[in-house]
Amino acid sequence: MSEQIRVRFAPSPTGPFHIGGARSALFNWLLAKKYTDGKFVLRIEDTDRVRSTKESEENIKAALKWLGLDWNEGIDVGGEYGPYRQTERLDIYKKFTDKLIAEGKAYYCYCTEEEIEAERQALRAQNKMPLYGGHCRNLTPEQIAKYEAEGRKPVVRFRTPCDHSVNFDDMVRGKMSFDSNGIGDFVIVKADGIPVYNYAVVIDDALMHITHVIRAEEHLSNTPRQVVLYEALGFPVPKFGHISLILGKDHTKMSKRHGATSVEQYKNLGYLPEAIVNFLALLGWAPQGEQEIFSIEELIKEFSMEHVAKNPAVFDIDKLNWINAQYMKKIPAEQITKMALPHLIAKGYITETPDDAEMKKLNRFTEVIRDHLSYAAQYVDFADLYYNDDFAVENDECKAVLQEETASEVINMFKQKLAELTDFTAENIQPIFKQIMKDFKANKGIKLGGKSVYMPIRIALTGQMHGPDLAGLVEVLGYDRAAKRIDRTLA
RNA sequence: GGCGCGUUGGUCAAGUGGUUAAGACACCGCCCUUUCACGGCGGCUUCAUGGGUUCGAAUCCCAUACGCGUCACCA
Repeated sequence: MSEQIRVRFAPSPTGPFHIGGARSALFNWLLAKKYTDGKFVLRIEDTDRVRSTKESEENIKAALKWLGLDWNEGIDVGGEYGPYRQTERLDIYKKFTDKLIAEGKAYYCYCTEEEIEAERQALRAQNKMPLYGGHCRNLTPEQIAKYEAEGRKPVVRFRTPCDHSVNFDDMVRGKMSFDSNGIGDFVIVKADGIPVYNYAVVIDDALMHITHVIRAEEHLSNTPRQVVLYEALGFPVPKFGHISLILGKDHTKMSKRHGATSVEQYKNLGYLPEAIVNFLALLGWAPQGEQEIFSIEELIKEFSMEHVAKNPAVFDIDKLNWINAQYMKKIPAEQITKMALPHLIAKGYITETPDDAEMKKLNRFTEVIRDHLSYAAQYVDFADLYYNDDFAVENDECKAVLQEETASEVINMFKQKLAELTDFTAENIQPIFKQIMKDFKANKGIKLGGKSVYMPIRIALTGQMHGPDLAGLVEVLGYDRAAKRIDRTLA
């Protein structure tokens, strides 16, 4: 028996790849990467034929790749335990089902869904657990023949052992113990011959030699069912680790109402994959020290299931934004511009095919505002600063600043000194502010504070009290546009 | 309703019988930059409740409350 760690991520391709799924994938991936011979397997659980789509599968794969979570085995890359798509493994499940039935560990059940539902309702009404009553547990050949003659299509149920304590040691939650009487004879193969999740997952994990199953907490209650199947099938039980759910701000499960929930959405908003990974890792796992920003290599080194939290975590977008901003500082302006481009186009700031000159100016503008951005889509909040010369000064505070005694004179001085500049760069523009202060002192004996200089000019140029570095902004605007803006405000 | 899991500040969280109960985000204030931001410094605010056990409990036990998961021919 080798010590090799084999983990897997096994999503259902039934929708956009959720951020919670990304965290499950990440934890598995990190565990595999910690060990030199660890393997991360990607399996697609598409037994729900109605909801599974090829688009979702592609979306999941693209998202995993974007996040940098590569897989050693699985769909597309193959491996010795394939196929890695459950609907392509039907014959495998069939073999085990036949075996279980032959051994009397499973049986055909001819009850209709209506009958089952009625039974459940009745049990629920008595405040009892809605388990299968076992009507078809011991059918005689005659009864079977009768049902077959009626054209009933049977499901296969697992004959769950009674009065059996199901135990397993959860990596996150510790020792778990369940009573098998609370499980009932559950369906393992549907009437159409497709196995249900709880069954297929056991066979696949066993056959693929998965050693550690890290998944979301919602599967914790399923685990006893799976453990009894492992036992019946004679497979070794892997180690389980049930990580808590990710909640929205209102402490309910993350959903559309909470904003972006899919990895793709975050990608499109201009978040960086490294930042998402960093953030997700910190959600439910705590490193030893006080470090917050981790490279992927550091994460691999530091990560440990022992420090995975039991309690659910609220998805804090502010923290994600902060982490993303940290990563944004390290990338070139061109990359930020590129990520912002689709948003600028969508808002009509630029055409679909900006020329080189425009891109160059835009990149310069990016350098001016980049410190204010947490993620690239926020770029549009600053785009007006650059593209909109016809802004209006609406804020009362701004108007008040412009009413100050020295305001218009300061602004005009600024414009004049700008005009005298031969080399229109931020470097040359910056000293002008001090010049103005000096001039005021010399000519009028008025000592101006920085605020009385910068604010009127800022408002004259942007209509706002807050914003990026003024000298840089003026540089990208160029003299003509800056002068035009000043004239408009003063008019 | 049964079963299961959880509960340290607004949020992420460290903590495993004796700590001034870390740190981060957010918020507020100050400093820096004579603007804005970045950055630096500081503040705010926490052991769900009630009982035990113990010299001593956020830490152990039991109840209660609240939240969540699950009880599918979904995964």
